[in-house]
Amino acid sequence: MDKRTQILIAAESVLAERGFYAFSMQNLADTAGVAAGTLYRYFDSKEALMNELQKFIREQSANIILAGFNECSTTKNKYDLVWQNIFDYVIANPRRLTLIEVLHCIPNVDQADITLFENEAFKPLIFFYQQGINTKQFLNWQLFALIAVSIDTAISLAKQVIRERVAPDQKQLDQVRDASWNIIQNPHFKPTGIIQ
Amino acid sequence: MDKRTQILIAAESVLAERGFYAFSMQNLADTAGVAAGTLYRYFDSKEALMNELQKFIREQSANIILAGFNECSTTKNKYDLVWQNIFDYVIANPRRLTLIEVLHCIPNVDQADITLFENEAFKPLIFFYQQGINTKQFLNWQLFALIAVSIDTAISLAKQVIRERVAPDQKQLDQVRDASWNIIQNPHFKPTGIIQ
DNA sequence: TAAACGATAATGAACGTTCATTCATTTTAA
DNA sequence: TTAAAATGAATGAACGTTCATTATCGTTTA
Repeated sequence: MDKRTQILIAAESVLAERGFYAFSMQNLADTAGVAAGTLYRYFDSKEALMNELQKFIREQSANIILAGFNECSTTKNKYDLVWQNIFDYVIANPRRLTLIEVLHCIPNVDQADITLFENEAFKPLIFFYQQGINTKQFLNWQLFALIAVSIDTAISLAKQVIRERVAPDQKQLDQVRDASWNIIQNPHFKPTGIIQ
Repeated sequence: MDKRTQILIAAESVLAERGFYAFSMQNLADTAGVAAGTLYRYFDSKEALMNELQKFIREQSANIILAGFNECSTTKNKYDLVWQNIFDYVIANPRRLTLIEVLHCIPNVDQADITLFENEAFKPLIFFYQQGINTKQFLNWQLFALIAVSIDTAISLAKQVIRERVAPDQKQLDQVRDASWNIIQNPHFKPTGIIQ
């Protein structure tokens, strides 16, 4: 593994273990197994490092969440896969969501740049929703409004699980997932006969 | 206003304006209009201050979100009010949600204690959901699973708005809200005739 | 083949700054 | 007059960053 990646991984682990206040470049260097000065060969500053970390995490997240997406045959299969991927991912990486949010709120970071980056990473999912709208299978809402009430429920539910306020079994998970699927369906949709 | 509250309000404003890394006790003291030493009359340490800030914000949030709740006559009215309150609140305080998440992730904080505190603050809302379950008006799901797919959509949507990925008008807002309401309704529910 | 070389990578002590916290002193208010 | 509240300079620790030095390694030279 190249050293840059090694440092980024260490950075996330330090943030997860010690929090945002206790994070220091010296600590990061120790954890990454490099000298403090070495950090500055790969990153201009602490702030720059945080920005790079943000992109790194977002890209990795997108890859994990969309894993297997193109292999799914039907629209519903795709949805089920992504919903479950997101749920599993948030559960498996409980701190990551917060980390993303925090990194997203650091001053002097070009938010638009990050959003652009994220839209690129999640392109297949956005295309999926756009197609659902175009074919009138989904409600004729703005795309991210659809997302907010459907796939985002995987995040909301996972968060509640992490806080130990709910402990759903797989059957309950399927129920929530299907309910979130149904909510965005256009009631007047007539399938064309082609596999949806 | 008592000095303690004055300091907490200043603390949030410093966090919002300068971010988590630039936050310092000296800066807080200046913003609050007190001397640095005064902070330590009201809070044991920086960490303790952050914990208190967390509780302060959560309590205030609950009050705002539940404002007018008891004055609503029907179940749907209550839901609409809270959904809109949450949406408006997130839009009006875009940093606050992140702040809550970050404060929630500071090490050495008793998470269970915070959750307990929050459950107390949001008691009326939790009671509202529990009653919906008991009367079979809502689906027979675990309470926080219901929350994740219904009222949490107000948060999800507001977040998308903040990121400028969607710009809903009131009509669209109503649609989303009603969809999130419908999703948790028990299809076999028979109203008793009493006002719901 | 081995030695010499240059370029790139890595080091960690040192620097100036800023941090959270303390406490002797002063101000406030009853 | 007195106790409580507030002050802000002082403190030592920790911070991000720098840079002279050292190590590494592929290429060239003898």
